[in-house]
Amino acid sequence: MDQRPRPTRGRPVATTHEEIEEAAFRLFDERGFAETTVEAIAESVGIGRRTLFRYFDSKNDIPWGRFADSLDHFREILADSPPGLPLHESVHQAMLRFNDFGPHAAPQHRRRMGLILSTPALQAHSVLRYAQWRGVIADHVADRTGLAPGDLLPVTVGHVSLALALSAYEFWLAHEESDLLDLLDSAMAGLRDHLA
Amino acid sequence: MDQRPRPTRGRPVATTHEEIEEAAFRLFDERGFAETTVEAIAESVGIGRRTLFRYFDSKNDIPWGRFADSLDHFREILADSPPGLPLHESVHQAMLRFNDFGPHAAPQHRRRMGLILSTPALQAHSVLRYAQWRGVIADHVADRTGLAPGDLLPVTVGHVSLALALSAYEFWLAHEESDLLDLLDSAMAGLRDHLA
DNA sequence: CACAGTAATGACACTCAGGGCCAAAAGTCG
DNA sequence: CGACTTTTGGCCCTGAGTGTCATTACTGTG
Repeated sequence: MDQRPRPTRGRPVATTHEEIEEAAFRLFDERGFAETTVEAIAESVGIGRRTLFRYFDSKNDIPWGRFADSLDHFREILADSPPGLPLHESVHQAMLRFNDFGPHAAPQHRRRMGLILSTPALQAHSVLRYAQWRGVIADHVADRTGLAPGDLLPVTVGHVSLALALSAYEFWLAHEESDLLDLLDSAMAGLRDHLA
Repeated sequence: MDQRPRPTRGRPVATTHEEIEEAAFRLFDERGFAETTVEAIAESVGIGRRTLFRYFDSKNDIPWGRFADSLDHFREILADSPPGLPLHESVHQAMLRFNDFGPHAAPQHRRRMGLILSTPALQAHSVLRYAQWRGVIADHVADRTGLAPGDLLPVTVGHVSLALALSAYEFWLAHEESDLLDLLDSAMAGLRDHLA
């Protein structure tokens, strides 16, 4: 989102996205998302409310962190997939790799998704993010099939891939011990059986 | 949502959901959704702003009309499906019947979905509606398979069914002459091929 | 017909998200 | 030190949503 080399001119920044995110999550844990005002988050970071809105477009955007960056990563994964691979395989593999946070980042990822998927306002806001994610898939499918990104198949594969991912995520969050990657596999296998 | 026999006591109601919906759509068409204030809608109906919020929980709920009622209908359709039918068939048939608005209601339905799917705020809000719709499917799948409604397969079938429906809707709205029912069929067939 | 009971209405006031505007702050560079 | 640059944050406004409560407009009864 903001990978510019940071010109050293002008007044220095007062905070970072990460710092705001951290403070916000602390407050969300304490009082809940709806009960935490943007004012409180800003105060907790030590910045003005107005400044916080320059780092995040809305309160709903805070839990998503720098999502746009990871979208670029997703796009690369798909582009790098071997051209010989069947389409459904390359999409499937990309989904697995995209969601493969190491043991290091997994806890924060779980915290983030847990908050998002359990908070109505955030669930709602998420579709706008999901739409971008689906777009990346649709573009890839269109590219490999020669169809337009708006044609039925690319759009459908995008939607269905998201559907599988969300199923897996919901189960993962509900079951502490489960493995997200296994679940993605299972969800896809289940769908295949179901349709057969 | 509100099928009580209308007790004849007390002060009579000043309006109806339908009347508000109509006035709102007229204003949305004129100025756009975001540019139309709740105040303006209320004024156009001739009621107070506070009263409007007793009919609809939020501005975002207005375009959905009485969605809860149609959910009950969807539940009935699924419950009535022949027990012999394969699961994926009963879900598929139910989706077709649920989305089969006659030529009478189709234009208003198109208008409604067109507004929702082209307005970010409404797209976002819709997930909360979709979640209920998915729940109906998950319950049905759980019922027929003996699984719990929260298990992976029922949840997945719910998500994927929604995915197919949304793909079809997006294409339908983008192509005036297309047939929604055909598109639902095509989307499902496309997915089957894709996975095979 | 008056009067009690009932239920919806709408005015008022308040909180909070979001955004436009702009003067002040806090750096760097020559 | 002074010019330049960029971020900050204060001020103020709009609009959604909610609690409270007096008022309104009915119905049904004596």
